Amino acid sequence: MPELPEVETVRRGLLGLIVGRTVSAVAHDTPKGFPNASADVEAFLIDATIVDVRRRAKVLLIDLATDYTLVIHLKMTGQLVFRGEVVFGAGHPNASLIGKLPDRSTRVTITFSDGSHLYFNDQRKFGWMKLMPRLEVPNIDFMKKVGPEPLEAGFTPEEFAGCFKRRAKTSIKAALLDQTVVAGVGNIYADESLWGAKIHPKRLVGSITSDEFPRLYTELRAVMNKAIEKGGSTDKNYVNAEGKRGSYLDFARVFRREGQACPRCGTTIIKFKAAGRGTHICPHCQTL
DNA sequence: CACTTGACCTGTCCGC
DNA sequence: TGCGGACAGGTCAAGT
Repeated sequence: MPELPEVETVRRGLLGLIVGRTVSAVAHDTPKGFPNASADVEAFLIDATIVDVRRRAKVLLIDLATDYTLVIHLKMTGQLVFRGEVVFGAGHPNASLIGKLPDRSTRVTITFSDGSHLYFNDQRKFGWMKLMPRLEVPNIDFMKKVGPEPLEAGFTPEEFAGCFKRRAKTSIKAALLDQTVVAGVGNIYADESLWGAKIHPKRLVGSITSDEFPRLYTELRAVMNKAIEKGGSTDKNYVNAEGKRGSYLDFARVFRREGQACPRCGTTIIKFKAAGRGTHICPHCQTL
């Protein structure tokens, strides 16, 4: 479930793996994986050299020297995996860790002039890839509406609290998941940060106190930074640009830990539905 | 406009 | 063992 830390991990990996490489071929399955697919996709990609890999919220932006940008959203099960010339065969010790590509979830294959590949895999086909002029990227509806980057250096607790003003009557969890409030928060880090700040996910935004917002700000940033440090969270599908899993869930306090003891007070963690999502809390630390 | 729900997909797991 | 149904969750469209 790529959220901000997972997408950032992929971005950092790709930066070192694909910048400077030149596209020599591109293959894609259906317009779903490549919504603006046409003859132009090949025409604009082939011979283009990759110059940068950026991220905004959960969206990856691969900049080409041609002033075009590949805009990619991994949604829930998307992967962007680079393969150099070395491919581990079935008998290799790393074969099970790294899996052979392409596989049946591969939707787009980009081949570089040196024979390496970038695979866009997506089991559930919710993700997408688009090619557009770089100058048009900020005009995408999502880009116009999306909230501030929570990990940006100049982002203050006061600004964080201000982001929620519009959403006084909804639950704090729904507001956290709303990309127009703050960018990049998904289900895992919403649950983890609310536990850290000792806030019940169903509390209404309007009831969150001026002491609680800074706590949530601090917890959210700490949780996301730790997740980036651990290479993200792998539940089932997520892998980084080298095809490797992230380990944050080994350090998660409540997410997917229902039935286990709260690491703070020992109370049994419970799971229920909030904001339409599976939600994990410590019923002692987080109350309504 | 604010807010909630359903749709988009497919693989996995659970109960019968 | 097979099979139906619930579930997983990011975002958008459609609904209240």
